[in-house]
Amino acid sequence: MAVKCNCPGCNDKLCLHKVPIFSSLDHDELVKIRPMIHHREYKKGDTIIFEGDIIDSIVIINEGSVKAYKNTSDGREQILYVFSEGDFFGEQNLFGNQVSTYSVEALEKVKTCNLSREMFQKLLYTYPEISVKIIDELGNRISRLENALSIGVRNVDNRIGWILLEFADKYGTADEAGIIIHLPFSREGIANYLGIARETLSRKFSQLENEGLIKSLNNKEILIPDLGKIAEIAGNS
Amino acid sequence: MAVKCNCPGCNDKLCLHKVPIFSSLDHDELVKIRPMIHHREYKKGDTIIFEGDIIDSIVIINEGSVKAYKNTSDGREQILYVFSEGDFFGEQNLFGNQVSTYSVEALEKVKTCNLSREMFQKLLYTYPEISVKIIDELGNRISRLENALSIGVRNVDNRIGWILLEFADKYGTADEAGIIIHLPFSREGIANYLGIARETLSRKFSQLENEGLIKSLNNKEILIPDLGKIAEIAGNS
DNA sequence: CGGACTGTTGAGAGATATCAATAAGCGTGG
DNA sequence: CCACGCTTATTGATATCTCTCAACAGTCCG
Repeated sequence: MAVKCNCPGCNDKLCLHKVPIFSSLDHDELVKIRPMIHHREYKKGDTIIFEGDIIDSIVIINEGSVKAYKNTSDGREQILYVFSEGDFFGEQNLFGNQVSTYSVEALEKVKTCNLSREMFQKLLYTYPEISVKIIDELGNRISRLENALSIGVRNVDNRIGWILLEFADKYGTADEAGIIIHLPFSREGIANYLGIARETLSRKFSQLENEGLIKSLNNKEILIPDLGKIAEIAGNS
Repeated sequence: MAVKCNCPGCNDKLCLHKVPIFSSLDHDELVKIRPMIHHREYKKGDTIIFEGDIIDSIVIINEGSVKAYKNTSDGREQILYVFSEGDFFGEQNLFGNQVSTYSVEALEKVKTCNLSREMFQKLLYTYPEISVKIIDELGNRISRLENALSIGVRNVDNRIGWILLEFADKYGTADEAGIIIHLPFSREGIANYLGIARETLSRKFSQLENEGLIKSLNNKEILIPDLGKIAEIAGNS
């Protein structure tokens, strides 16, 4: 995903190169935008934004990954997204409501590029292609949420299959024995992503392992011998 | 929501006036866009788009309302949205994937304005403010879906409260006894919206009625004496 | 007025949450 | 490098909730 920049005068701080939404801009344009960007750095466990905070800038992840989550009224932590290099958040808050609808926490060391509300809006008017990219990405997020909603409201098994597919796609590496998923977080995190109890996830995973559909290599890695069978569980059409 | 157009030469077919995403354009610009629009009409029960269909245009609702839903792998119908006058759909399919991720069915007589993929994209480049409006609206939809997901994955009571609030906001009229909601669809429809069994909804509604929190006037109207108490049920923070 | 669809209510089955106990991993400091 | 303690994960037993099946009531429409 990271685009190597070999142009003169461009150091690794020019994170804009990594960001898909700016990919249509040429180097000169990026250089113009550069001074508008503020850089931030966080360590694992830091909270970047609290739900309810006022946000005045869009945040683009330059390095590392974060989780975005809501604290529900029954005391759970519902994870909505895992964002990593090149992803952005805070865009909902650039127009009407300026209050963040979720908290964001660093899952590892994270570097961000922050672009103020005003600057970002100005960019959208100057470079319509940025808007188009954003609309595209928001459309993808919407599709994903719609899927999660329609799958997840009832059937837990489907939802587990679905999340395994998502993880395989984002964090999987091919191996001779199948696909190895490097999980972005612990079992508890996965349970919070799925909105189920930690214990239930444990049971389901044990069951899947007994059936040979997954193999738990360690707490952060899972081997999937046959992705097709997982897709069946997910009820993929 | 409907904007009265009193300019000369503008008949009621100039639906663009009703559409928030075009609200920043002046009359001359709208007139230019007008020839690009194709009009369609549907009657109650008509399916406007089937999940899986190839979509090549964005659809803006000029009159009436529709439901957008997915058929889940376990045979349910999961309703995702109710769109009405001024709302649009099909925008996810204008870039990458051209296949509709949901079906859309008319809940009553519906008139639409259809704008082709190519024309729509051209508009976005010509009028950046349209993109900004769309990003804003997509942000709202995302927030709503995130809410539905975090509320709904587990707690059914919260979800019922939440949907009552949504309905009160969209379809409610103030009355001396409280807020009267004119439901967009049947109990079965509401159950499909919530992703629960029809019978469960019945029971929950009976319970709420016993507690005096709602009053079922008839199958299409509900009275809410105290919205605050419903908000409590929704677990609103 | 009758039929079909929609809504309500009851009883039992199935699934997941919760509580509790045990086991396994992880980091820290000796 | 190992031992200790703390956190995370697994497994078991029970409780709670929602679904499903079934019967009945109500409503809409021809």
